[in-house]
Amino acid sequence: MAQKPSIPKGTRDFSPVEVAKRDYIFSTIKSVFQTFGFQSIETPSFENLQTLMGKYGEEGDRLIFKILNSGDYLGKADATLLENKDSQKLISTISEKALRYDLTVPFARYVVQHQNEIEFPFKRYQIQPVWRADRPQKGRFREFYQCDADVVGSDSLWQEIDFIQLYDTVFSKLGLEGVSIKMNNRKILSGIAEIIGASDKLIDFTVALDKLDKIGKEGVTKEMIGKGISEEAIEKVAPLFSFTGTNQEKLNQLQEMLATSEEGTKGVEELRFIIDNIEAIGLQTASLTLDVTLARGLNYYTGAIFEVGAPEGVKMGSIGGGGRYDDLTGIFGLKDMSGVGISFGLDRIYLVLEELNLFKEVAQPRPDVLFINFGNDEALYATKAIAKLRQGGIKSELYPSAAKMKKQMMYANRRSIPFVVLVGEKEMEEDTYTVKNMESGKQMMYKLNELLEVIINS
RNA sequence: GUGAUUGUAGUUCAGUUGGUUAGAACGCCUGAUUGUGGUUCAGGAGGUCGCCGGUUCGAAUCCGGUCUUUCACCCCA
Repeated sequence: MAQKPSIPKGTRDFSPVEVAKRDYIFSTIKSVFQTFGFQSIETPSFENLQTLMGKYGEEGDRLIFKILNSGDYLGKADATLLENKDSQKLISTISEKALRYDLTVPFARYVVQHQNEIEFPFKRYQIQPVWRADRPQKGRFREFYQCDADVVGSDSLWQEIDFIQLYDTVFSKLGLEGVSIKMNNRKILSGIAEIIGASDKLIDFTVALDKLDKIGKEGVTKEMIGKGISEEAIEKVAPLFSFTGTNQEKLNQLQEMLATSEEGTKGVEELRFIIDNIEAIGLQTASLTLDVTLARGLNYYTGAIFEVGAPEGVKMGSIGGGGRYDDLTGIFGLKDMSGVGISFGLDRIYLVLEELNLFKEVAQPRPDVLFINFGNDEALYATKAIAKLRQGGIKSELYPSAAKMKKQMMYANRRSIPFVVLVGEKEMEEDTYTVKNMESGKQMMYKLNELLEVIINS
């Protein structure tokens, strides 16, 4: 045999059963998106490199899959850079396209490009794969699907409230109870940094704070000091390290702490508006928690920040995230277009549902009936019946060749086909069908209309 | 990008201090059974021991590189 084929690191094949389960998640999310008034768009799997570069920070740039130019790309490359083996700078001369890294930036590009055809506020959802040149690990792949919903052209906080309900609805429908929707606000993080006089170190500060539950108070302190934040400043925000109580209690504490920061106070007000209203509306199965250590997507989020954690006890990174970005389209030349959006990590949701055994109701991808093939005359007779069954919505098929009975039965058995229909000379003469129930092993003769009924009622 | 870890039949795994022809279970194929699957029985096929190189009389076994798996860091869905 030739060398065994394989697929690239961090990619996967999906079997029919896996695809059925993924479809179930996709269609659940899709139907909720539509219920909430979103419409679907799609964008190319690859964009101009310039569209993507610089939008995700230095780390993000490194993780973007670049596509080599066609033709003699080295011949056209900058000779000096090539000579010096300067990969970083060489990239822009040998690659001008890249696989999309997420759905948000392509969406921003889309909005700017189609601004004159779009009715604002524009609510779109998008379910497509994205690629990251990351090292794979648990729940982390180099090709995976994102399911995004965003609204641009409205700075109303009711959008945030809508998205929290959307998260709650999707996870409730999937039977995934107890997910925690964590929320923070970029303005609060800015306010805290301002209070401690570390506004210039906002990103370092928040990235360190974000690790609190992972490396603890001491670890965070150490990392902050390492980034050049003074101990005195860290002391000022020490209460954040042991921040407890209800959302309302946390809001009150934050309000006090940030009283002298205009931006921080604005952040508290925004959060309070959202939390108050969600409390008044109520959620089905999810919980909404104010988490001041939450710091994601700081490269473009300006207001609310969301992250969805799997139910307690499931070891899995976030299964969704999102936030508000006041100026995402600004980078493409369209100012004053506030947007807010959320994303579902399909592949991780799949793993969580699998771990919690919540896939029971997904229909197996198999036919309901197999007709045994005894030869061309019988096959013709069977095919006529199959056409009728299919018109009745019954998934049915004929075994394609007159193979040995045992082989045909075995095929039905392995594919878990519940019914087998046998039509030989005898049945053809009597205009009947012998139906075998593969589970019980019992078989009976029926007329065509009875056959349909028996299978439908099974 | 950093640090670990994994790789032997289709699958899950054995394989002694380096030593003849690399094993098992399950799966697969054929038959017992020419119109009846799951159970049973009998027989059979299937391996460049991830790949490349090195050490050795001799390598699945030791060493180096590389790819791959899994995990942690970074970052993130």
